[in-house]
Amino acid sequence: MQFRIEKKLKNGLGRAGVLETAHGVIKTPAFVAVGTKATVKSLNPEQVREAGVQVVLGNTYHLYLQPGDEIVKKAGGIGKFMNWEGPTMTDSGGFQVFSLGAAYGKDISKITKITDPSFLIPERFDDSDAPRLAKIGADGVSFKSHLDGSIHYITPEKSIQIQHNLGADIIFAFDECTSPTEDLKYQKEALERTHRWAERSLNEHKRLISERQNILERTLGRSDGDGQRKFSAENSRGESENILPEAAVKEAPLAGSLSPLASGALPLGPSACETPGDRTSFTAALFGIVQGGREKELRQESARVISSMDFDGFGIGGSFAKEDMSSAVKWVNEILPEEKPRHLLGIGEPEDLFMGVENGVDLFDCVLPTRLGRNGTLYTKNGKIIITNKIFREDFGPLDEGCGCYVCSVPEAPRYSRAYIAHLFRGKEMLAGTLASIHNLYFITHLVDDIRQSILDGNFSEFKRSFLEKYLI
RNA sequence: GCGUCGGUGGCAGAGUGGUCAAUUGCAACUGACUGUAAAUCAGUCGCCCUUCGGGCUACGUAGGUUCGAAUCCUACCCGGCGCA
Repeated sequence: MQFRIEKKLKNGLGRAGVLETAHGVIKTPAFVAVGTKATVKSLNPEQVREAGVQVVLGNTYHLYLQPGDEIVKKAGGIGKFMNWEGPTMTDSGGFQVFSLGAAYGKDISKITKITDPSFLIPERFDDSDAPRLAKIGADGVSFKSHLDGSIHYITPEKSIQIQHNLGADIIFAFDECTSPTEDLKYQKEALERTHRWAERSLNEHKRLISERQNILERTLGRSDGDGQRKFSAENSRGESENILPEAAVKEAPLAGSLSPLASGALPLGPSACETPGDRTSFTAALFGIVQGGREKELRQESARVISSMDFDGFGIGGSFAKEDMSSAVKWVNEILPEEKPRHLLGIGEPEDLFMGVENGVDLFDCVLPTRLGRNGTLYTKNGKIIITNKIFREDFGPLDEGCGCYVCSVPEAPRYSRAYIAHLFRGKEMLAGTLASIHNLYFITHLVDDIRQSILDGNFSEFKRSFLEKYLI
């Protein structure tokens, strides 16, 4: 993986750049579509690509439980498995420590409005009143499967091992996404834990890479080029568990280095993924995750500690109060090394995207476009609409006037109207969620693309103002 | 015509003397959703008053019994089924 910055904002930390992976180029800032279980819900990869998505993010916890990371590995990695030819990422399962732990069964989410009375009241978590599916143990987290109740202990090492099996281009360190309702003492403990886990994640990542390199070198007798080709030709996949995946043999780039495959390759070109085995951990980049809640000192400390480690990039995690988000991101990005990419985890409302970019974020992922879509809320340039509202029953206009997505603008007149989409939702038709997700994904990915372009064109501020003044009615 | 069963809020369908403006589901209306436990969840859903709460009108229609009726009785109207 290689990252280079093309242009920076004059005021602020924002930048436009290019991130090259073994499976294609990501123009940043970029919006990453969430495909937790190796599928962007309700969409096939062609629809995802057509919506403008450059990267898809899967989830370690979910794929480990189902179908199992070994199966994904056998399939040739998450991209091959799900038929997504572009770059992929996997989250470490750190978010599930929160969503299935402190937040389980409660009205706490990734973003809390500070007006919420329960916010900032430190809760005592006795497990009797709210059973958790995730409990933090001595050196990892015990998960009780939400699928069948089975117990699984995930350590940082385990998370990295799973992620290597899943074979994404960018993977994340195992962290603890803390609840904003935890008190300062807990936040400190959790942060130290996340830092220890970061180091262990990194060590395991390096260990796995060198282990495979050793196997490679032994197998090849330290030869290069030619020998590799021979080896590659002589072995077909699946013969032995110890055999190296083919692309590893072909390329064998080190983590953090640029694969020759990537240079000049189109993001989704047919050559991006030639064989089932060509997706390996050799090309994986590991991102460390900064936590620290809403405390400036903790955020800054975390940024310093995590950036002192040899990560390829960084994630910014945590459950925020909406009001705290921009300052937290800024504190962190002022410290993180400029030359490495930063991913703001789980963030994705339009106003948040502007905020993130302005404060130096290169990558975003968020479930909102697809989840809101499936639940009947659609993005428009004039704000979100709930398509099942009465007023849209006979509205035969497009979801969003002027939108270029498949749903809104099939060549000329024919396209799906608000009335039709509303009808699909009322009828509980599957197509409703699909069309709504296509539209929302297109809206968000293109918004981020437009933000990127505005940086390149030097008119970010104007674009931000003109967009938000319409959007935030 | 006789017999029989039944008529409950937009629909389906509970309730069968007081705790019933009436369980529940659907529909309808509104809202929520930020590294997906989510094609999910929540609220409203007879009318009026300002929330607590109070008032009014309601369980086919009209009477009646009772302190009190959606619930019991009588007549009528309507529907299903059976027999003529």
